[in-house]
Amino acid sequence: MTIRETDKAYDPKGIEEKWYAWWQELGLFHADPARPGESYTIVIPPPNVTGSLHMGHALNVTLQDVLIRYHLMSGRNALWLPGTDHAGIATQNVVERILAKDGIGRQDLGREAFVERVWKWKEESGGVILRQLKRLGASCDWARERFTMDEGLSRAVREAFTRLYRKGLIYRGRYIINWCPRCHTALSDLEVTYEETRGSLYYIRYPEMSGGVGVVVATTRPETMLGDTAVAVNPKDERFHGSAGTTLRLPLMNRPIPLISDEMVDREFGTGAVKITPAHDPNDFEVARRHELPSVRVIDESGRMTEDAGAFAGMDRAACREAVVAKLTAEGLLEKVDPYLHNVGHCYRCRTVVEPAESMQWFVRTKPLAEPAIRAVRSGETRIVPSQWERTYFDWMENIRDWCISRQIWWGHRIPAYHCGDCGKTTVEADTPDRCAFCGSRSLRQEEDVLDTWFSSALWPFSTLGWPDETPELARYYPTSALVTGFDIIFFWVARMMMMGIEFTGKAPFRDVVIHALVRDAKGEKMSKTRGNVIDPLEVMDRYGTDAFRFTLVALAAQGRDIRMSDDRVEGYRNFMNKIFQAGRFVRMHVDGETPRELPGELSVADRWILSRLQRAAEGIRRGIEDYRFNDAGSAFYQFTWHEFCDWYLEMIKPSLSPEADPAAVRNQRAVLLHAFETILALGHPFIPFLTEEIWQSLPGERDSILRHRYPAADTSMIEVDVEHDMGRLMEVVRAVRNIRSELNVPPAKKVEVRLKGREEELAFLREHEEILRRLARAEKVVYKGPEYIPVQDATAVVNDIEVCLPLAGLIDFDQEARRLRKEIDKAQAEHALVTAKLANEKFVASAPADIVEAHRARKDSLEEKLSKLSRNLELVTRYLS
RNA sequence: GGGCGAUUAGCUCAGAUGGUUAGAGUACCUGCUUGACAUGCAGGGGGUCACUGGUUCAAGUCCAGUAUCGCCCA
Repeated sequence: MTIRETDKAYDPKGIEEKWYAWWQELGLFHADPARPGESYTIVIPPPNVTGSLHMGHALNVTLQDVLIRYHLMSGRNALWLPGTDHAGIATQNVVERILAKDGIGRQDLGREAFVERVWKWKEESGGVILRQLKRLGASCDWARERFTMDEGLSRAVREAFTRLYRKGLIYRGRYIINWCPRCHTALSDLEVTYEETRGSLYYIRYPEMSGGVGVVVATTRPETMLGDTAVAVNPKDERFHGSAGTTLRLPLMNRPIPLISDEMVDREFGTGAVKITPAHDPNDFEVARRHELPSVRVIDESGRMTEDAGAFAGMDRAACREAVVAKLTAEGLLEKVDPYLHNVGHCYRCRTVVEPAESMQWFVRTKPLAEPAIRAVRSGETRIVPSQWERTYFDWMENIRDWCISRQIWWGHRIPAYHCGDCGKTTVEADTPDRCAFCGSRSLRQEEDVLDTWFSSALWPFSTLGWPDETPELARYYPTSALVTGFDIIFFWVARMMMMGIEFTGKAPFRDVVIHALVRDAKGEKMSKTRGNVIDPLEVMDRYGTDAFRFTLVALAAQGRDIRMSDDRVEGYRNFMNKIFQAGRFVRMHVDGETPRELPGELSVADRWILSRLQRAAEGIRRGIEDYRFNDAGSAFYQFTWHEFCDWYLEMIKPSLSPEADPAAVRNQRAVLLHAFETILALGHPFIPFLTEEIWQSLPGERDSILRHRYPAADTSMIEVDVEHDMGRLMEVVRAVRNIRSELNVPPAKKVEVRLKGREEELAFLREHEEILRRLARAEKVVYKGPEYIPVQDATAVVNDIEVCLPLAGLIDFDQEARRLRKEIDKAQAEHALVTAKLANEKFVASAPADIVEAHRARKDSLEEKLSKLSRNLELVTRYLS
């Protein structure tokens, strides 16, 4: 037996590792394409190899694990493919920082040695997060773990690159890209985050070469003026009518530049005249192309001023800004400086201000790839859940811009392009060519740049399954069933996988894309290291157990809403774990190896009731999971397990489990108890795998892992509406008695007599199951009274057509009872007024569906009945008022 | 500037396709060592569903607008 019977409360310590190891030993997570069953596939969003588990991963992984375990138990051939992403810039940064501690720069090592050093780091310290995923219980097929830089995936990258290049979907050229002067690389548009920054708008006068006053331009970046090659105004701007063509003198550099006119200029901005710096601004770059202006690069790759910056050469760009402003002021050319709030792009990896710069880069031509990706979602081949995200997807896809995929770093997939030393042409080959495809020369030099990490991630759903080879895995598990991810990488990742998946396999990579929310702190703020409000999932698991933590995430994972994580919530669900554990102890006390695990032929009314409710719970949970409404599934499980099974059912059946009960009945009762509880455990397994396995294994009988147990499907033939209705009424009567007892301060231990007044046919069910009622209401005896009974000196309540009377002569406080009855009457009257008003409305009666109208009528009748009984009883009580 | 989302009990949130009395959890109040469980049991109080107008027999739910907050894109 695995559970120490002396434990009072559930303590998850120790048991989680044990079961995880066992599951792996049994190979439960290993997917075999040869095995039968409809396939169900999820590829994990590969975390950065440098990463460690945060709340976002925890939520993401928990939801996927729920899906995988549910589908495994449902008989599917389920594969959850794990792995990590080489995170080019981030990983390179990590290793560079380590080297820097010893005063070593990567240039000192050279490319080859540096890359070797990164691999070494990866082997030693990378993938911490994968161990943490195991801690969470992730049922990944670890035998299939992949890494975006491993041999197979690297081959896929080269193959994909080559195919795209040959189709003309990859090209190389000089364009303005975002450059991070700290990471020393180009970035894609997505890798730049804009932050609102307080800056200044500088108004600088550019005099005419001929000595005229010239024009004043406004700029937020005065240092770039050193690279200006024109000033532009809008042709429709009357203020500058006829001035185009004038030659201006670029201050500080004193070189002549033309005043040109171009539609692009925003007349509202600044003075209406803008400086044109083709090498450092994307718009200016376009203008320069149209007007055939030269381009002067004044800021270098490290953010320092180049030789072309004249007197400012060698200065840092920030220092240069100050120097330029000072010099302009001295020359009297700085007209004014206004405070200005604007968005400044920062590198998403290191937060350095990015520098738009013209350079030679590789790009993916995205438009042709985006079109089929849009169609796949429009046609429903891929569904985005919740569907509101479709719009975000479409907006981005429809306005997509070419994707800069080259990076000037060392850690990554080196671009499979080879430049010829003789003819200068570029050969692109997946397998290293030994001669130039154009001139046959052997003088080939491989491209220095590596690819954007997201390029390899974009291939993840099929490269991990063996593409470009036609493997059994690819045939069996692709396209995948669901992709579960956060909205923050819809563009970075989801959109690109859609494009590449369709391009290379002809099929969209996912049936469903499930977008979940962000995990925030208790105050609703985004967790961040700088804010210092990060809650460490590992610490939460240490304190409350993994299951409690997982269940919290599931319970809070409502579609389209962020999750606020707090200890209070986890504690609440920790208590729920303990509740299940205690129920397990109870079950274990009453069942043994002899207890049949099948349902007996004869069922008590309590059994029929709980089994009926159980089918509904199972259906609710199934629907919740299938519709990705995880919180609905979680609360259906919680509600049923705690409030129906534990609170009512277990209390109802205690007598029929006692040694005094008939042995045959006890045997039957045990069987139903065991069956129902096993079903609960199986239903809960996808959410709380450790606890359910722990209890499962502690129950009598030979047991395989609960994960191999069939997921319970609702058996609608066991749903009995009549039994639910009758039991519902019995429970109402119990509540009524408890309410009276509590409100009138009858000591809980005090046994009372309960009188039930009503017509015989209404009382029959209660009479038949009086034992349940007596026990739950703590009644000494139950007496049945006909409609003629007058409850003098009784406390009373009305349940449908039955009056519940507690003869409390000598005990009863009549003032209190009168107050209690008045409260009931007020409530009933308020509702009666509403219902009556509705029924009085002819249009309602005429146009509402018949069943609705009928329900209102019935409600009105029963309220009137209730009111008359309550009023009469109030009258009776009033006689005794002091 | 464009778009998306949110606003429901003290707090955190559920409330497909409009339809009887708007639900949980938590917190709060009262009573209880009930032989599974005080990480518990029983009972209770607490809501002008942000605001204004509209559609409808009927609106928390649909439409329009306003306010506040948050996010994305430019």
